[in-house]
Amino acid sequence: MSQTLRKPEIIQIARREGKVTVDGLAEHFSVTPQTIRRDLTELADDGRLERVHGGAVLPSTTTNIGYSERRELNQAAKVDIGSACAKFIPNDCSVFLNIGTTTEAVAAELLHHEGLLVVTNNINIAMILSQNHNVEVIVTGGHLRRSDGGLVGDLATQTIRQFRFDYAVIGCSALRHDGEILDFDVQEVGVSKTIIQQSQEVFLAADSSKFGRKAPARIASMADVDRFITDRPLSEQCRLFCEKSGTKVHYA
Amino acid sequence: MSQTLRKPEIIQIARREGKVTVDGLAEHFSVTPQTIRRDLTELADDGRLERVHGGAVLPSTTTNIGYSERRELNQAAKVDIGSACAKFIPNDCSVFLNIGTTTEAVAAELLHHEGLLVVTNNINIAMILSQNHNVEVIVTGGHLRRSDGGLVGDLATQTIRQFRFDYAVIGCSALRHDGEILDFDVQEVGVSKTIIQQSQEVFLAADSSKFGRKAPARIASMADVDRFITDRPLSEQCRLFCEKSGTKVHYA
DNA sequence: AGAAAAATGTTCGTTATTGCGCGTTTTCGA
DNA sequence: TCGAAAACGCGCAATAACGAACATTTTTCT
Repeated sequence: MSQTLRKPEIIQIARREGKVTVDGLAEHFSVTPQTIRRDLTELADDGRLERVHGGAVLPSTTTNIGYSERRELNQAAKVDIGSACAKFIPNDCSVFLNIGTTTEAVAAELLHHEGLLVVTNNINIAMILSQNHNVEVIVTGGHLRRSDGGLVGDLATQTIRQFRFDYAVIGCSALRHDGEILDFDVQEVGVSKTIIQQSQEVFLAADSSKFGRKAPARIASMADVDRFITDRPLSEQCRLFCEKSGTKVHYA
Repeated sequence: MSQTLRKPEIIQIARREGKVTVDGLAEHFSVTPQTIRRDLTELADDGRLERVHGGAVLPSTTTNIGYSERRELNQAAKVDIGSACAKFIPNDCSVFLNIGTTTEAVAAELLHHEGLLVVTNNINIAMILSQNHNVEVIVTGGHLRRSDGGLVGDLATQTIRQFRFDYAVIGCSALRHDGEILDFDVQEVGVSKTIIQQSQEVFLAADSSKFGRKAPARIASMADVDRFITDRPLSEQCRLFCEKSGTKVHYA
């Protein structure tokens, strides 16, 4: 199969807009409509798009749009955070990665570590890490949450209790200025709490879009976290809280 | 700057932008395009990027080539078997699907059932069924087997023991003429045995390519199976064995 | 410091991609 | 239902990108 630089971006636009037009893409990429037609034909042959007269649309079987959009949100920051976070994780140790697009970025950066035992309750992370043959991947059981590929519920916590981790990387939905770490899903909170109990060293990975947001369920306090990796300076109040509780803050 | 420093940065840029261009990188690092081409070629050889004319893109997240090839093997038969098998499964019941390309075909056919509780130790099946909002999907824990996305080992059997299934669909690697059901992986055999114990009604889904093949580990005998769904007539010996033990045989 | 090894730059023949022209198919309105 | 206009696909030529071989520079090891 031939690839071009344009194809990934075409898919991305299709995901965002729901459809693409030949003329629109031709103008966007500054190429002739013929070239776009060729691209679309090949993408359709690969089953990544569905061809229609004048353009193309997403195939009907395509997965959750909301999630893939969210994944692209603040992507640059997530890559940087993932990269910084991975630097704190040595080879030959056990690591837990939980749900979240930021933790997925961490997983991508762990692709070239060696001798890791990674446990995760995120199917996407399992898929990403299955490409690294030097990492053993264990998936927790649990109810599959469609929105983000997470495995939650009692089965997940049950599995986690059977392990002790050298490092845990957790994400969150929101982060209050007083140092409280919050999530939207009560079930996921149970998982996160268990992880913190079972881990030697806990990293919180969250980009700045989480600052000052609101979410209903409390995971933990910043005081329970050993390192916090983010992309932008946090509020004065939060910074002081971290300092007082001994949480190290790192900017990617 | 030496090559060792350039490569990680190329990856990082690729992750952030989704793509890189030869000219863009050449300018960024102040080296000739030829040098960048060498870098990209090596990164592509390592599987860290995918080379395209004019640059490179992130590798497509599609799984394992060997696996997807195997999946296409005898695909028509598998779809037929999957479809036939799904007809025996009513709405509103609990079902287990285990590892195997044939069971994946069954999963695809279950996309329009309603009120199902599906438990699986196959990540691919979880992904397939996550498209059906009328099905609750539970994934067992376990060691991730890269070759086929299966979850195996003690964690998997542990999870399975916590459920009772109305129906179980199992696959196999080989099927002897004397009615013995075999698999290549000893760990998976443990899972399959547990499934049979916990299920009211057991379906074996296997296409004719499995007939008379050899595999090292014994899962069960055909007598332990309630229905066997396949695509072609089986050997006289096997047919008689099924008849005697009350196993119904269906041809898709 | 000097030699070997690795990395980079340069040149050139080969290959892949793009754009254009043109006949065919599809869409849409009367 | 029919016809015009847009969209489509195919073949061909121009062009940009590619990779191999060799020269040159930088790094590394003794």
